Amino acid sequence: MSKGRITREHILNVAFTIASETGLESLTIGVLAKACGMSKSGLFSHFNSKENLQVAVIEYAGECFNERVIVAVRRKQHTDVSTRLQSLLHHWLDWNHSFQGSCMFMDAWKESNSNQDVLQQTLRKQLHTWISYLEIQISKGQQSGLFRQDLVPRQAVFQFYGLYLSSHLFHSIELENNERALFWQGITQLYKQWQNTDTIN
Amino acid sequence: MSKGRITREHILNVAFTIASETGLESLTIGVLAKACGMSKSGLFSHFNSKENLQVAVIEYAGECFNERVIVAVRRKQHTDVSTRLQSLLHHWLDWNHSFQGSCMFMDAWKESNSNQDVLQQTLRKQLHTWISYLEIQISKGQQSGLFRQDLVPRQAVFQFYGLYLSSHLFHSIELENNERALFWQGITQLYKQWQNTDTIN
DNA sequence: GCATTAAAAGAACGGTCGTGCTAAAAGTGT
DNA sequence: ACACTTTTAGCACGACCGTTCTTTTAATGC
Repeated sequence: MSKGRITREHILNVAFTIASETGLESLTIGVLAKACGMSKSGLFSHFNSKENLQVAVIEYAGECFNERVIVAVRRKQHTDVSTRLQSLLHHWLDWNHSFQGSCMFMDAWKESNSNQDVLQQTLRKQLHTWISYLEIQISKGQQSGLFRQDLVPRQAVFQFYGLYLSSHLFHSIELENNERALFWQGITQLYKQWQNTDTIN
Repeated sequence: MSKGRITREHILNVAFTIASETGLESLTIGVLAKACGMSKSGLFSHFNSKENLQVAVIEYAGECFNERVIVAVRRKQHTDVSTRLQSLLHHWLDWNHSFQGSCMFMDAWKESNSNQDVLQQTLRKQLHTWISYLEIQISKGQQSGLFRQDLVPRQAVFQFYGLYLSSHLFHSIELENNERALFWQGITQLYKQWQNTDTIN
């Protein structure tokens, strides 16, 4: 790997850390350059625009998410859908809480203004991917007889995401210090409702 | 009312509109001054700092919220708790969608960085107030026999907020154009679970 | 080891930010 | 109508933003 690629990777790594701690907004080129121990222009030449940098960062974050959540769960080789789904939710929440109670994607989500914004599009794509993945997991749950047949996967993901966002919110406004309990309580209630009642084996 | 107060109110009104459309971030003093047709320094002297302006804006937004949601519902003088709660949720959602699919408070929520930030504190206070209000409504639902006794109000609000945030998210990433349907579907499911099973009158 | 290419630094730019200071222009009470 | 207070404008400041240029330094291929 060329020197350029190495430092580029290093920059993204640092950028990801900074954005995790203080938000994407605060990720200015000057700050990032200082954190990397290099000059503004030296850093800049790797991306040629602020927007490219931002896109690169959230793509980097996407890879991290994939690694820490999806791949991490896959490696566990859970046999049944139920525990795999549970594990997935666990890692999802952990991802959330690795950023002092904030999820980077949710942070970035409403940050960009215009809809034709490249950054916003990239972010949207990431979210779509994740949501689709969750939907598929729900579908598998249906096929395996775990969930009732008339459950709409998207509706289910909608509710999952709601609990996720709520735990995110309740944590950050310091209203609850046991928001995880509320999250799991909510999940339990959802499960109860989604349970397949055809085969009460 | 003195001239000063009048223009101050006008400024806040314009600021609220701008923040609704393009977010609190974009609400810079220069932009706001131009929108109000006055000079930067002239406007500035009303608040003496950016932070004071921001705080004033979200307090103004809080009053709007109160007016459009809480007071608006109270005026309808619903007799039973169930429809009042329903009406409350409706107005809540409408508030949300009055900002091209974004809720100002949720916008502002993660915007400020430090926790001792005055802005963040103000915002937190507003959210606490609203959440408490919702909790009380749930409690009243319990007292009137609508909801089961072992329902924990905070847990219920947690789930309400989840659906609210989800509809917010799903709308803004343009994954769903009928996120309201998903919201109400979620509410219906929650109600089913919370229903009092003691007195099936 | 040297020529070539890639990477980094340096300095400067126009712009906008929030914020003072001072002077002019209104508004206000009598 | 006049003195006084409040409100507004004008101007300048230092700081930081993203970006462009030129020059120096370092890595790379032969």
